[in-house]
Amino acid sequence: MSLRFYNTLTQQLEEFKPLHDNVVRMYTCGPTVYNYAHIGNFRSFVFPDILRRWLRARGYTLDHVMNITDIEDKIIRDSKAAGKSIDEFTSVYTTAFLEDTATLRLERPERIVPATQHIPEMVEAVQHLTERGHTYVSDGSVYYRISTFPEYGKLSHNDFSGIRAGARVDVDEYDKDDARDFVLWKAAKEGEPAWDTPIGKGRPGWHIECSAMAMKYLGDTLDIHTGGVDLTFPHHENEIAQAEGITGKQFVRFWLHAEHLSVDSQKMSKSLGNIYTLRDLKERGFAPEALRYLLASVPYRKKLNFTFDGLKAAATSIERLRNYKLRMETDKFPDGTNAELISRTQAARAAFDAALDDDLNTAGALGTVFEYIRDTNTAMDAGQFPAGNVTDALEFLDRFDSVFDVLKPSARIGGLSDSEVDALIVERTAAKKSRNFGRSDEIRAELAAQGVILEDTKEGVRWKRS
RNA sequence: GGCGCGGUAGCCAAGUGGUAAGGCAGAGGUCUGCAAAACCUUUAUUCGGGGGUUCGAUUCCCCCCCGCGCCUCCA
Repeated sequence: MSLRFYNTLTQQLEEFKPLHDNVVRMYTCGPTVYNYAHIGNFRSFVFPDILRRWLRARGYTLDHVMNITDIEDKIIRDSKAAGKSIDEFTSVYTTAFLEDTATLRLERPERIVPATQHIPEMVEAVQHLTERGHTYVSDGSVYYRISTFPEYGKLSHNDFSGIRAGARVDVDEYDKDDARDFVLWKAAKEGEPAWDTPIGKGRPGWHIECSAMAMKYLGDTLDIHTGGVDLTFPHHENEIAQAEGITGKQFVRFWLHAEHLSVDSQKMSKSLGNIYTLRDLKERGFAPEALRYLLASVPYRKKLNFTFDGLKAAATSIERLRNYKLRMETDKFPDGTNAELISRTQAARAAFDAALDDDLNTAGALGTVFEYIRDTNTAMDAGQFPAGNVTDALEFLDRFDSVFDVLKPSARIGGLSDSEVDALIVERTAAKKSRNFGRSDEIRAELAAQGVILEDTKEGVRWKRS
């Protein structure tokens, strides 16, 4: 079966192939940097990471752009409150965001582009829209006249014909002709940052930045555009109106939207106090891989309910995977090769690939991995797993980890060096030999306190960092 | 009201017109000085409820109930 994704635009599972060559041109709506990103945000970013990795596994090259929204109402409000310049204010959160994404092992898109460095492109986009009769000016601000774009609503599948000009539009601070119209360029206000441009002094509306930057780097038609479901309307709908209003060509072939994450079955909100950041989870002693695993394990189009029990379960699952790899790397296996096991590995890998090909069914893919692990563990226990099969098994595990990326433990600060650990193990083995179990258990506990777990096996002591 | 998503064991969750993957947790067992790891057995006669189509439906159709999201800023 071929690679296919669910396209919000067509509401169907569609076979995916890039428009040109082997390169996937992809855009992801990035963060607005007015605070630390929370785990819900990261779900929306783990998804394109898994997508990237799988596209690459399928032989494609990526040209992936993600924006940083560093000029916007909340930023202006909060930076003022903090008594900082916009740049001072946003740079803190931009840096934190990039740190967090690295901690979560999210691959860097080929380009990360800040909005404030693309003002000329946005102005130009607005000018093009004006040339094509899609805009009007009100109180010095430029608006998109949606009635000039009949296809408006095609992404969110909303029929807007009911709310037309003349309908009483809310008491908005802006003077719009039609409820659907949105601002492209906001006229400068006292005390707010503004750029002096041919379309007036002001700043860009939120929606124009994505269209302008996406088209600048990726051309008129993108293969994939990702974002959280909440962005479908109005943001992505507006992106389409802007881009297609300018080019007359299809802006995006595949719209992929990540479902939201809730916490204890509730929406994250300040009033509920259930907004967690990556930093919060680390303070509670959770490894970042656990969050990465949890966020990746539920297919991206399914709502994910975050709980600490779920996070613990994710951490335990990772342990199982790591134990398996460790066993594969350290156990002694009988000579020879088991042909049946080779075909078993091939079947597992095919099932793994098929699951991810199917709209990134990560839960299904994980199922194939664990099934395979149980089967081969059983074979090992029975002494029927020969040395000649190890490479094969490890390759499958590598393929898994090239997408999920959770096997390598995150570096710990401090702790014992390998040689210190080895020295204590030697001492403990001697104590055990003389049946001084008091001392040997003491050493095991000491090491455990340092995050080192011992396992006594037939071949001797095996250890790992927790 | 409009649009959309979902309701599968204690929790997370895959899935197909042919009789329920996987993970976590629980219980019992094997192994072990004890652990750990691993394995075995066990945990949904049943997939929100009711109709219908069918030889057969969790999977298709209809109705209903429940939860959630978007329709204003939001990943």
